[in-house]
Amino acid sequence: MTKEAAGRARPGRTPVPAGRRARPRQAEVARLAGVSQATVSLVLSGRATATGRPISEETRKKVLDAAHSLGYVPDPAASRLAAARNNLLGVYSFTATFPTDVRHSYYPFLVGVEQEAAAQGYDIVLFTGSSSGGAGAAGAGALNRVRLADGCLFLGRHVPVDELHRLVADGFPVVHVGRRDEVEGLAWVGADYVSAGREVVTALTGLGHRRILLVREDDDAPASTDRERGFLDGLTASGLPAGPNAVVRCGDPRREVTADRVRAWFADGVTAFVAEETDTGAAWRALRSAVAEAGLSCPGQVSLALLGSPPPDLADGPVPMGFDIPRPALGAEAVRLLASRIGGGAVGSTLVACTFRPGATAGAPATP
Amino acid sequence: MTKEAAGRARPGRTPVPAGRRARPRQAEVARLAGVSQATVSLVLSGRATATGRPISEETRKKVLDAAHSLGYVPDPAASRLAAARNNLLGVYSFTATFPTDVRHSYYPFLVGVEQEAAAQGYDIVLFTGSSSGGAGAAGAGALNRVRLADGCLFLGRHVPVDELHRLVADGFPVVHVGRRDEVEGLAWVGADYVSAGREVVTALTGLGHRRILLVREDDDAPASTDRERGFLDGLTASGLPAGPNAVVRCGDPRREVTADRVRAWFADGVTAFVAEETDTGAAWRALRSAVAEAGLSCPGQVSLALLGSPPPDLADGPVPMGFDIPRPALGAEAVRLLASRIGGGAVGSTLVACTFRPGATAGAPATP
DNA sequence: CGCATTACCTAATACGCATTAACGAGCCGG
DNA sequence: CCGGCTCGTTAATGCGTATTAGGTAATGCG
Repeated sequence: MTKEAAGRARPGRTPVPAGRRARPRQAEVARLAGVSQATVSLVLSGRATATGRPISEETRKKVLDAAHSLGYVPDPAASRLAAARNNLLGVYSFTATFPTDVRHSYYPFLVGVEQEAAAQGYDIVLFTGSSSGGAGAAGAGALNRVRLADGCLFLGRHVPVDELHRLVADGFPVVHVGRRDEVEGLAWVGADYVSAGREVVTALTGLGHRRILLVREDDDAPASTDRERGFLDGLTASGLPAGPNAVVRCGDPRREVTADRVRAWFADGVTAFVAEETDTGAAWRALRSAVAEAGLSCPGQVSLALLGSPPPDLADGPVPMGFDIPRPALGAEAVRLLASRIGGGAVGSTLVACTFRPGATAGAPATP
Repeated sequence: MTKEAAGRARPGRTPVPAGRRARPRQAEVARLAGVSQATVSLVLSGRATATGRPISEETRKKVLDAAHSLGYVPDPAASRLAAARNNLLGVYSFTATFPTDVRHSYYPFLVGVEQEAAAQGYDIVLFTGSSSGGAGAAGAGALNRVRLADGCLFLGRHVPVDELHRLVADGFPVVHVGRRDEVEGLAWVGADYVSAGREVVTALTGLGHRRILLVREDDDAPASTDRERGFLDGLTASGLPAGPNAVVRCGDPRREVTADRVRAWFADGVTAFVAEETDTGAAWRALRSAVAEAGLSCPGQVSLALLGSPPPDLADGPVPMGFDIPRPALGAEAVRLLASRIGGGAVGSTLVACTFRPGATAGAPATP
């Protein structure tokens, strides 16, 4: 089964494109230096000494001189092929990574991702759910495209679980940004919404509030569930009832959280409202404008808090009490975890703490 | 000299890393489909029919099914090494692509780049200039990593000209976003500041202004030079003198454009001021506050215009007359040009038109 | 002086994909 | 019924670099 037939056929492409080669290869450096290609590789990669394979100073110098005089630059394709590693780290988001409309993109995560990836020696490949690029087709196997990278980060609230599971099951290194437990074996880094939510509620009860309402959207993403969980924990911890009527869940906050309803809640004794942060910020927007429209002053009559950060277009308003999600840190942590997985590390998931933000929308409740 | 020694030594790395491979190869697809690796390549690359080497419909289907069920994706490094495309499009920026300081971000360009790249079937690889990792080390060979992709876009004011030139000279497809003439053979896409500047001036003279002053910074970037050129063209086209005293060039606008000077210019008959846009927006800031401080109303007494877009932190002020740089369009155009170069197209550079913005800072001059 | 070390290098792979010469199988025409 | 087709597929390369088993002097040791 060995190459006894060698020398018979000579396929492949033309050996040399007529004129002088554009780029020198290690083989040419080797010829000029009077050594073998392997030696050139050893010298240039610096691996020689590292692996206990000594190279004489004289040879090293000859090789370096030759390489320099020929202007040798390594071909990254060949390096990566030989090393069986592309040093490519995928980032998959289910919407365009750079959206035109919603400024609320994944940008803050990417700040951390880019930085940490660079630090770890990876370049980033951007995959978006919308794009049909690459060799893979769209639709069913859309996620498969990411396999060209050494590993991949996933961003987004709504993920095709089956496909993701398939990747994980195949042993492809994957890390999800955001908690996600329903996919078995999936590593993730998430923000600790439970603790952060609890802290916000505790701050409000500390101010004296006894009736607090959470306005959330009708979405079962873990991020929403955790926030509610933290909210309820906070109530319980403060000795308040954490019943279902402490939470308003609405499909369309704009329509369901009206000035009238806010007025009614206020009349009923509610002195503080808490909204969850989502992609669109719908809950917070609705709450904010309903309170204003109802003619209630904040924080004079009612206190408001936001479980997250306000959407950028509302940045000029008063800073809401709430917490900040350390998105760049999350992104960086995700990269670290992914790099570890690529290197064969275990599947540890991580929770990152959020930082409490006192803000200017909460005060002691009015005492009529 | 043939391989008669084969079978003796068996170096290379371990054939299979214990468990099942994460990434399927063509060979595995072939095994599953019951054909040879070559057939898989022929089918998947679509080159079969093109090269007059027909594949039966049955075989094609078997192969596609197998590839799909394995989640096969071609290895970009291997494709590239084998002198083929990998549908990766590099984006290299000389600073972080996602800076914490949003002001200098390339975000608006990337919106267009991402969209057009997706439309053309490319995935995007982000090569971060600051990265010291990857195959290439920092400094000398930093740009070399981009050779893994089919072509690369470059963004940034400060470019290592030598390295870039090397890429261009080697025939690697490169497009620079922003005009850049000092690198020979480099293709670029830029904004047409000359026409846009002329249009702004024409709008002002159309309103009746006869004495217009350009405030620019002391910087010889093409973007600045072109704006001045357009400004002067506009004056000439309106039959006004385009002498050097129509332009104020200052190293530190904050200090050189004062309320006193503005008052003096106004007394001298200047009814309209034009500032250039730069990274910092220094000229515009200085002009804006000097006019306000001088107690001159705008657009009542003096008209203002900005050759570009206002810095984000001034976004809430009145919209200045001027023009908008179509950054997403520029990004998209750059991708189109790059795709064409990858396909063997010529090195055409392109100017993209800016859109005039009437704004609210310009009106007819007062007639005392 | 003979054998074990050491110090340096080279030969011979493999990496995954694209390409092409060659081969086997049907199909005609003579 | 056989040479010459066409059609479909495979075997055997090459791309440029990394890796590792071996080989060969030079040196050490008893």
